Amino acid sequence: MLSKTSNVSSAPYRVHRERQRRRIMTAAQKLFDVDGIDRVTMANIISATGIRASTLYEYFSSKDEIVWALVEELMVQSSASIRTSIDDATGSALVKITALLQALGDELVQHSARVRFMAQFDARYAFDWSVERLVALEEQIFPGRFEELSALIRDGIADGSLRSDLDPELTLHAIVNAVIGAQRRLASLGSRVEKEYGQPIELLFRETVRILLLGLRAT
Amino acid sequence: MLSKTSNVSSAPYRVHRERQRRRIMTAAQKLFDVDGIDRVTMANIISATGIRASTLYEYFSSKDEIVWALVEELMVQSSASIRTSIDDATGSALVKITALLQALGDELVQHSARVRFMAQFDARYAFDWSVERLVALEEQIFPGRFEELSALIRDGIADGSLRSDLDPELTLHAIVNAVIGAQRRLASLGSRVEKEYGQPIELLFRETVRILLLGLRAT
Amino acid sequence: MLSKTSNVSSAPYRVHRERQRRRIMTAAQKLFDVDGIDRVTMANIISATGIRASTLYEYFSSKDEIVWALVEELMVQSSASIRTSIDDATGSALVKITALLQALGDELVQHSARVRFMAQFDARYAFDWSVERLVALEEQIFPGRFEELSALIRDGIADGSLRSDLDPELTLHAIVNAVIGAQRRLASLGSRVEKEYGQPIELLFRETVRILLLGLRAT
Amino acid sequence: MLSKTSNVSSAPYRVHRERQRRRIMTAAQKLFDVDGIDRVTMANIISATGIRASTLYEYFSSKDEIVWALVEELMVQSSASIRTSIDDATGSALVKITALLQALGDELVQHSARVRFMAQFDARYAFDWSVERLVALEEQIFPGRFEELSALIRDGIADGSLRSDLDPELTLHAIVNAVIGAQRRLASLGSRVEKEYGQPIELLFRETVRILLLGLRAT
DNA sequence: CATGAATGAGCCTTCATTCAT
DNA sequence: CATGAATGAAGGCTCATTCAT
Repeated sequence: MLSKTSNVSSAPYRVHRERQRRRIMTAAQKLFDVDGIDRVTMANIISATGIRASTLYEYFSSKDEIVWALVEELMVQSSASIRTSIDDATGSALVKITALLQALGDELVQHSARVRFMAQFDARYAFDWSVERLVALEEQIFPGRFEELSALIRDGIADGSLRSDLDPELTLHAIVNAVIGAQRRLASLGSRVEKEYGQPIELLFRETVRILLLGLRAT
Repeated sequence: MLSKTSNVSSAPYRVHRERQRRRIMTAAQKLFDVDGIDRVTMANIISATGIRASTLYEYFSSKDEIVWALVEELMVQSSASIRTSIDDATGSALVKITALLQALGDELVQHSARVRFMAQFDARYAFDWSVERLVALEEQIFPGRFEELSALIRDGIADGSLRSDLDPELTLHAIVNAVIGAQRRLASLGSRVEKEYGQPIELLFRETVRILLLGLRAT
Repeated sequence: MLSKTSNVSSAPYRVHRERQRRRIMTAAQKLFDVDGIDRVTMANIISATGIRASTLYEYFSSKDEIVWALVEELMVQSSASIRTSIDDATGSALVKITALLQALGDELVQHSARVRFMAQFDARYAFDWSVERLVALEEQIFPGRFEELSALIRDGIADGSLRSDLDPELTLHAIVNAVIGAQRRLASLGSRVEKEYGQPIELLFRETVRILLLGLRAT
Repeated sequence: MLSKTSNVSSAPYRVHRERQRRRIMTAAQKLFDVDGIDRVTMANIISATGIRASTLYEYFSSKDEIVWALVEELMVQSSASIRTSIDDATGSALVKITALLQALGDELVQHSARVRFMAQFDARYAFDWSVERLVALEEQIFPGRFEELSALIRDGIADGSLRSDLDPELTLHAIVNAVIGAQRRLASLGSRVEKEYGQPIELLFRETVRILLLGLRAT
């Protein structure tokens, strides 16, 4: 009927499509953050966006796809700002590692919703077979990140800023895992942890980082 | 008028009841571990136990109640063995803290299902209003645990085994949070993390603990 | 085991049984009045009495049997006091009819729970096949009541207190049906009717009776 | 942004939707009439309509909603025909009141299912909190009905067709309540009452009305 | 006579998703 | 490209009642 065939998708269409996607993702993220991914239904998202169910399926073929789209977006943002922090830090390897861990702290404070979402994602996908998909995504967003961490340790031993008995293939991976674990736990349990520990989560996180750095530093 | 506590009800009944509860809890735990709490349905549990649906509801009034019963049980076990580790450790406060963190490592290795379950529980209940219930449960199982942690830091500063610039109200809470975060993350993501980091999770955990202890220790 | 064989049921046992029945009936009636017969479950009654389910079934073989036992009891009470009112009234047939209708008004005011229960019973059993059972019960409690009503009309025409164009087989039945209908409606809808009509239900009922009596009276 | 009122949705859709609703309501009403609202399950309605469960829920979100839709419909019909009867009656207030009460009799005879349904509704909702909803519905369907009844009494006293000692705020409300009570009782208990009283319900009802009117009329 | 345990038969929804228009 | 309608497949839970002890 229309003169243009559908797959030409001239600019205006593309812009429209992009706007719709955003709308869906924004609405979904808000709901996920409040109620948890598992407790949010497609119906919730649909009524939050005002888009009809069948229309939504033109953009995302399932709830999982919405989740993955958000994961990608948030991982890109996250890795970009961490990237920047590390690159901006000049000096010894210890300085760079400090920048890395502090960037995770900043993220916790300034983008707690993002961290909470990633915590949920981890928990949810611990039971899915999507491992490959996630690994591929990470590799695409942040290629070579593991080698880079190992290199940091090696550099630090070389430049004398780190203890000499650290294992380049192990230590920083261990640290990063712990810091991310701490970060996500604090973000998820948030006020609950604050109530239990009687300390604001930011302080708890900064103290963790301080002790770790003291442990890494050459004596 | 009526002795409401007719729970004198002759031992055999009680024993039977307890056996049934166990059967249900064991079956549920196994399913939760494989598929994740949220993806396990009452129907799954029912067919796994061989008990009829309506019978099961005589024991647990909802899936949540099964979850809570497991949480209680696992927390009791966990706190008992950590308790023992700390009490068995003799020497400076640092020795005790070392024992505490290593106990968490042992738990990760020897009872990874337990840790995985607790990780799921944390994730799930981040969105529920059960905060009070959990806090009450923790207080019942491990009363005064927070004061105890603060005291350990104070003792360590006094006995010269810990750095003198630590904050008794903050440091150990921060450490414990991070270690539990690391522990649960490693347990949940398990093989996935191993694949990514190329290191067995036990080593990653032990290295985390090592660095933290180095950071705490007096120089 | 016990020396006495069961069906001798010596006095103490009988007394006990009777007390238990009462307890059940009282608890059930209270629940029925608050929540409505249909919305009360056996489980509710059981927990309200404190008697175990299986024990309760020793007394009543179903919820319906409890209902019927209450119906019988309330009908006996009701018919007794109406009986008394009529018999106490001396004078013309109109005086006796007046007493009858006023007795129904007194019941509405003084025993509204009883009336509400009967209203529920009517509604519920409009769909059951228990017609015969009810008719038999009524016949047993109040034998010959219909002939008696017809006779009242006849007497009233004879003694000049009633209009002469009334039909002995019809009029009083019609009146009684209407008055019971009004009585039960007022009892069931209670405060709702008061709010709508802006008049207390007692006044509404008394006015109905007044008009009916004016309509019956000889001019 | 989005025209929420996309209910322009082309006539055919609307027509279809309306037909489906009717189908459901008709089937439900038939079942309610035979078995009683409380004994009819969603499953019954579903298999009676031939519509799938999940489809039905697109039209009515619960059994209650079906009931309310029927109530509204029947109240509209009922009030319309009573309205007409009163308006068609010309003459004294007594003539109008006569028309009103006879209209209720006609309804009993010609639409006994409708009356039975309303009787059930009254009984059921005596225990629900829906009072406000019902009052709102009545006010919407028949606004100012109470003032109108009072006015009728006042007019009748003025035009000499009614006794002068009637209370405009009370009498007709009392009469209407009694007549509706009688009407619904006769409709519900139907054949049972006929068997007991040995008279067709129509005659019983007409006699009630006759006596009431005699009681109202000026002497 | 009392009791704890067991249970079959239902019940009312909810949800992600597909399809014809 | 958008939309209304439809739906298969579960899902969680309740209830009256029966038995073995």
